Amino acid sequence: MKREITFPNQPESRPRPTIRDVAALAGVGLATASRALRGEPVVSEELQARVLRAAAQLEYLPNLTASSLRLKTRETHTIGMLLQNSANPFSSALHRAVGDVAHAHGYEVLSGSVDESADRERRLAAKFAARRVDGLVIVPASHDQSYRANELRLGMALVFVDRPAERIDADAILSDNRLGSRQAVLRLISLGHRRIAFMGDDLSIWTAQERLQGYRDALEQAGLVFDEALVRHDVAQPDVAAGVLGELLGLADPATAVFAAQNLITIGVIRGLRLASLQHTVALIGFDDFPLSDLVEPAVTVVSQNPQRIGTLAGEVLLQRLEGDTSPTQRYVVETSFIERGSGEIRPS
Amino acid sequence: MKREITFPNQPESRPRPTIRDVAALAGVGLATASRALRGEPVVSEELQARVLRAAAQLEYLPNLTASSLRLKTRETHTIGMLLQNSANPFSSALHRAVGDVAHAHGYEVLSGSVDESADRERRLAAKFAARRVDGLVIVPASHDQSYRANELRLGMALVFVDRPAERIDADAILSDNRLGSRQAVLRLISLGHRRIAFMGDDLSIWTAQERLQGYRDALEQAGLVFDEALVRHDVAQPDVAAGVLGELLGLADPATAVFAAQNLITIGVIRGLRLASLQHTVALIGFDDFPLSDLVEPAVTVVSQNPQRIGTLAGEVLLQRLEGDTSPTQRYVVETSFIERGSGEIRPS
DNA sequence: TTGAAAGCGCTAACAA
DNA sequence: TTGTTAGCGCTTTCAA
Repeated sequence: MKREITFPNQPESRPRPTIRDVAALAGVGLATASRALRGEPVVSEELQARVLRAAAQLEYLPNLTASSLRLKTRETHTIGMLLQNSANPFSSALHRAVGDVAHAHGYEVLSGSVDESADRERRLAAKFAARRVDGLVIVPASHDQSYRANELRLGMALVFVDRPAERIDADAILSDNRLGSRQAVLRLISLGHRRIAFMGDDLSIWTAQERLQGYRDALEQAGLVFDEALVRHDVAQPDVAAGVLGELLGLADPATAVFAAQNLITIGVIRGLRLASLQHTVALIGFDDFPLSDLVEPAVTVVSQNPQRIGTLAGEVLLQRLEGDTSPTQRYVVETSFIERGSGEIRPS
Repeated sequence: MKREITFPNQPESRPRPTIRDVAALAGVGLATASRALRGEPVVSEELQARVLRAAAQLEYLPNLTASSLRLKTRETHTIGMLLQNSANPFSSALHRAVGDVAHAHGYEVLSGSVDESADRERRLAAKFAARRVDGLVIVPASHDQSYRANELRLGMALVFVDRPAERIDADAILSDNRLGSRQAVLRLISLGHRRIAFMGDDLSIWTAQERLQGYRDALEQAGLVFDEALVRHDVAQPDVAAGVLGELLGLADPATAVFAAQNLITIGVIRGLRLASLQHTVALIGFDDFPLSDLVEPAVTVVSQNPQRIGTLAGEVLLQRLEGDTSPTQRYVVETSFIERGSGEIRPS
């Protein structure tokens, strides 16, 4: 490996050049330098050139914190993003998409993980507000965001993602959890399944409720009875899912199919079915796709969400609000798609 | 769904309360309010209480951009993070780990994706510098970071991750790419393989070079000749990998094992082997683990990196620098681990 | 221990 | 078109 070290690491004490230094070197007034640097059309070509040359020579970098402080609108061109867990693929796709939209509009994005804790959510939102972010994209963990009402009233735009705002009026971008789930369960029913297990996330999470509702919708539509014994919540820990699966398959009248209402649960179920060598016997449909779902045996049938689309939409809606759109808030619903790969097409034995 | 809308979306024109308002309401001077809010020990208990009460009553939120502007050190308590692609699991694990360390120390993190473009890297770095981030964690795409020498000299701390700094002196946190690769290939050799293909990323990427070097080390150590025909670069597009795999298996003296030097390549190879029904015939070891690698058939043997550890270390090193550590820069090497799952233990037929 | 005043780097109002 | 001046919200002298 090359080892040519060209620049020393020692911090130099020379202060950064300011716009005053640029103005002085260019031999113009402070305001002219500012206008020239921002490309305001009023300033003459000659002075503009002189200012830019001086700035380049000094390696001048404008101080955006100072600028935003003085700006009429006081905007920072920064947005905040509150994620549940930035290491999870759904979140990171969201983050990437929002970031791309933001950068394209000259905004930067601060982000943090909240891990389903309403308390961390509130604290992080306050920190972002203290940094005067112009807007917030938030996957809410709490069930009452009215604590943020004050920030909202004071001009911080809010867009909710994946889960709706509660007790506050704001835009939201959501998947069609209920419809996607209903369709998946109807598919299982059409194959002859009558004992379909539902394994879901903690019911305090809005999407978990919606997906359960979709499951119930399907049963009702097909005239099947809802059996509590087939329904289990809060099994998103991979090891928990496998254990619970065992119980569901061990019932007197056991499940012949499983609807796993979250991707970590789906993965837990796959592991459990493998262990029992039942992966070709028990049908499985998962909500939310995941990488390599097509490479396991059998490949996994899923209701696929579109985090990329959701994130892009969230970014666009937020930026429209920041650019002054004051139309009534809206709820955008992004369709899911049903991807048949094999595990969901197994008939009851 | 509940629809109780409690707070209107209309932005209110009332300006945010400032520290002056707090001081006035508490009946103290501006400086006293500032000291009280920051918990400086000099201020009397009574005044402190009065100030805090006033702040609470006004729902006062300090303006951190204004504060950092005036601060002696001018620090923003913000760090920037330059990732290649924040939607990739390695990057997002890194991001999460750095974020956790930063938050624990009262810092926020700005981040952006650079997609292996040196130009985007330079532009984003400049934007972060303009926001006066205190430090930067960077997965470099470029091969010359001396353009940032000026920022560095002016006090912005830099920590490189996954790939070393070039033409500039800075801390770096790296995986032991070379050793991990050597061990993997030696393992294949020990099973009797003599024709081992190397499929790697673009050679302009430092890690790709290192992993190739590890492959060569292993051959040399075992006294095998290096055959150019078995080595292919820049196959990180999933569909490309499958095609290239076909060529390698179609040689007059074909490969009996594949070392896939990046996780997207590994996945492409798995797809290709599947298609040709050779997944139980041709051995495969991948560099970098990925979710569900244990659930495909056969389960995939990998050299596993530790992005969580790397990210945590990067955050800690950066924060130490920010807290004044001026010791010589260092290169930290994080061990890889070898995880045997089946695909790498196939003997040549 | 407190407060008045200066000033961080910038943009906006005002004057020339 | 340009320059001078005020002041964004805060922290830090400096003097009381």
